[in-house]
Amino acid sequence: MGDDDNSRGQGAPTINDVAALAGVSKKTVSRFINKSPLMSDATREKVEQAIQQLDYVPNPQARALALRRNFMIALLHDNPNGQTVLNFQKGVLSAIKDTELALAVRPVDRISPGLLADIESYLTKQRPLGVLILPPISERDDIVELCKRLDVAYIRIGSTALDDPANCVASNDREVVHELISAMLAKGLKRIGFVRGPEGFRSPIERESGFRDAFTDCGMPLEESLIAQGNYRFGSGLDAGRELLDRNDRPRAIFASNDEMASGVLHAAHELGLAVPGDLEVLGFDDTATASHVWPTLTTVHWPIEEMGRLAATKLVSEFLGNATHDCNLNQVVVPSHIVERASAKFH
Amino acid sequence: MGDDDNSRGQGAPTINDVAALAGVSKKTVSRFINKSPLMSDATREKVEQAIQQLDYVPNPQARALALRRNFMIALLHDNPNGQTVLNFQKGVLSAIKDTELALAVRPVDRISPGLLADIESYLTKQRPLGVLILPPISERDDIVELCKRLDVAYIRIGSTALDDPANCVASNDREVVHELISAMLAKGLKRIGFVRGPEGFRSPIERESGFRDAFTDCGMPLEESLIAQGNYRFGSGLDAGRELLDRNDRPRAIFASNDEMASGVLHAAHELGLAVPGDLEVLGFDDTATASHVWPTLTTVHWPIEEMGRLAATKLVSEFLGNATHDCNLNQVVVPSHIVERASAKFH
DNA sequence: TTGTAGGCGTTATCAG
DNA sequence: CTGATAACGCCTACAA
Repeated sequence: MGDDDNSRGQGAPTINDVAALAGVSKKTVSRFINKSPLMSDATREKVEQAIQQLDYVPNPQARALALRRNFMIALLHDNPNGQTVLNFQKGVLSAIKDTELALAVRPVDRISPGLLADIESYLTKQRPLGVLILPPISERDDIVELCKRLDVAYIRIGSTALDDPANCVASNDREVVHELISAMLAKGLKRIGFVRGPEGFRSPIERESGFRDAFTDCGMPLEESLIAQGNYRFGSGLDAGRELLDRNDRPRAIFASNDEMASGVLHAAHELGLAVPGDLEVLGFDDTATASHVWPTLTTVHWPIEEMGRLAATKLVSEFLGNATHDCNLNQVVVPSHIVERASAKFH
Repeated sequence: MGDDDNSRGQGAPTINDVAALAGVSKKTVSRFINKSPLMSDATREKVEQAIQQLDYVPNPQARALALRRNFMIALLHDNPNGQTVLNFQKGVLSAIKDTELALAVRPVDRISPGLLADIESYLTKQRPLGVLILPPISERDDIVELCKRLDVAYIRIGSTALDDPANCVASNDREVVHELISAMLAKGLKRIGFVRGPEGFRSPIERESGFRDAFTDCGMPLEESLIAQGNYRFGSGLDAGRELLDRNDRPRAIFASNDEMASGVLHAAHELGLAVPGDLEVLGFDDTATASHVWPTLTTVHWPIEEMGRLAATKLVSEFLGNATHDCNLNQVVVPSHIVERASAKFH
């Protein structure tokens, strides 16, 4: 009665139980678990049956000890934009769903002098299978060197390829901004304001380059006075918007290099009683939840951060994934962005 | 040359190295690690010195195997609102910062028939120290029963106390909504619209109760026709807003039971050319990032989800936290919300 | 108060 | 191809 366990009244079956039932040694079962090619089909069959019969699952803790590696992947980030992190997580989780893998989140402090020590401590203690590094810290070579030294696999995420194809995933910010601005230029708008992202990072540079290239390639002059500095936060977008709009020769369109700043620009427009898109068209970048919640809804670039998460995780732990891996090309680096036309700006 | 390691050229020092250096047995070192009281101060001292000298840190994987418990806490959720999850994570991480603990994220599918099996598989494989359960699945008793059966500690998060004080953290949605609506009523507004949350969950019920109680306690009649059904998503708020506002006797204020729906109501108002707060005042709940990005900025209730995360994590793993624990009362259950007055509605 | 022997469940070594 | 035997690093039981 109540003896619903197999063989022993104990907890889950171990490798020993499987070995006993299959009539082989532990090591042989271990070989099966680790997909060793050095096995006869006959024994492979026996072991497989025993495993199924016992409903055996290898104990991750024990494997972790023996392999000196935990069955988890860590997400390293220092990202002020929560939505981004969250969407990335979604992608990662969708990739490792149905596996024994766990996802751990590790925010770090980019400013702290103890950054490297903190990461080292985390990696040596948790010993993840690998780490996924989000921008902006994905740009730091010292962190990557640390991973190499500690023998922890890594994937760097960025707005441009930051490493060799096996170790990075990138979006094509520059190209898609080029496309976006070119469309506005083609429509006849000549004076387009721009709100820059923070200095010292890659994505703002890429997005700005796309902006500038569009003008160059269209043979249009670019007014430097229509470029305002921002820091990716709402407040900076608001300030930039006020600065660019509170003048007689205000631009007819403003591209902010992320949605949060674009929302700020929208606020500035509303304050000044400007109709969007009638008096002013506003463009953003990221396509976070905010983009479809603001008024008017934001025409923006969909930054495929979730897809990037999925690809990055797949690259990092492809050996743990089943056939799911075959759905995607492990050599792929760039996940293309695309433009989402909503109410705040039109291309026709 | 290059021999910058202590004692052995190997990797990190183990319990054996410490024991050897301190001149005691492994077990004695183990006792020190586990804060056993059965030690003389003299040996305690010796061991501590050896540990410091070697810069020894116990191997979490080995402990996990021996203790059958991983040094991580898992966040279980099925929450459509990303911001909430993210802010909760922040709180948890701030609590376990500077510890050896990791945070793992585990989204589940509330609808799936395999929900329980999925959670069971996750918990038995990962063996976290404990789980933090976010609403709405925190309301499910079967999940909690599962945790008990698997001997996994848990904390349930909710809009009201869902368990005994040691196992839950709650907000006071009902009270704060009561306060919010009472303030509007006191101001002279009599007809206030309401957008409900999805049926079958606790937080929508609490928020609706607060809404109704405010009318009752002020002796005001409540028009049922001013109550619209929503599902916590933007689109449902938009629909509800259109429904409530596209009539001659439209309400002068609308309270949506979360910010996302309130943004939808704002859109409906804009569509109809209504000035907010001139023609219509709008109130939300949550105080997510959206609330301060929409136009006009949303007067809302700050749902202290981050603080709840911090408290929940502290309760769950108080023994691993240093003096940080003393900063907060482990018996606390309710983390009070508070009203944030912004532009979309005024109380004066 | 401390130490010894054995176990946690898996993988690595190396001989057969 | 397969299997004893010894790690992996820590903890529990029991003995001293």
